[in-house]
Amino acid sequence: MFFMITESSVTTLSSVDTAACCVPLLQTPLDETTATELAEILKAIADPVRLRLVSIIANAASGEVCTCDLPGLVDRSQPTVSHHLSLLVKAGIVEREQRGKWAWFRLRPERLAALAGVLAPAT
Amino acid sequence: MFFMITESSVTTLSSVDTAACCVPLLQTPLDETTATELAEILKAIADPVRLRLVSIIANAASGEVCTCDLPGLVDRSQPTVSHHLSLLVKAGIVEREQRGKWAWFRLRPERLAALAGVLAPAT
DNA sequence: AATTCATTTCGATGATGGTCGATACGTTAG
DNA sequence: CTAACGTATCGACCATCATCGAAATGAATT
Repeated sequence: MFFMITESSVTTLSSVDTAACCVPLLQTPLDETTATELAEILKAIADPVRLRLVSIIANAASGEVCTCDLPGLVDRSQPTVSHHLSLLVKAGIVEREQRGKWAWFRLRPERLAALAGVLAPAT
Repeated sequence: MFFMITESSVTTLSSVDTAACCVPLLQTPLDETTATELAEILKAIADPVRLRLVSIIANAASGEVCTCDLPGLVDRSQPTVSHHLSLLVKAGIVEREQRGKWAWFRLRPERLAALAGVLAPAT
């Protein structure tokens, strides 16, 4: 049940992975559908709460964070945090793992790197 | 009148420029205000129309594009395009230059690179 | 200065999104 | 099996946003 990948996340993934290697934003005018796909992923991190969640997960000493701690850390209700986390998972930015009673979240740095690659050619 | 920089763009700029060098997203847990500033800039490109506008401007042979051509290229009304362009300018992603009767837009690649640097350390 | 044309601003509308309380689901412990 | 607890879903509400037509602003030409 680990590393569960949903249908939607796969489709969104592809456009970014392609992007990562070819930097389409600066190389080719995007068509509407490609732009919509890319925008959807960008929207996933274009939110204060989700940015903080990502940064909290990224900075966790163990590399992963238990959901149970997050509502307190970002000062939002449990349903709200759950909602944001599911968006991040759907966008492929974080990974969810059910371990016993708790859910743990890990970052997918390669996905963030891919997104960065879309915005600017390798620095 | 070239390179006009508004108050808001300066404040938003600072957070990203700092970000570009220090990669705070992966180094420090973001506080709410920093996250909000960063999210605002990300939201500026997290839209299909604005992504296409950026990519069109980036791919212009001359490096700049006249507003007059854009409504047709992205299939939106002229006021809508104007709205999106002003958001991009406010976020510091593109630059506006009034030349005679027309307005011309140029990309600010260093700003996109800064954003990319926030998402992932130098690749 | 008056006209013309490009662009922004205004006002309105429909859609999307963040938020939370309540509830349902699923897993573990007893 | 059942109780207890962590997490996701549901329903609702309010805020934000994309969009466009209409009107206002601004620049250049005559």
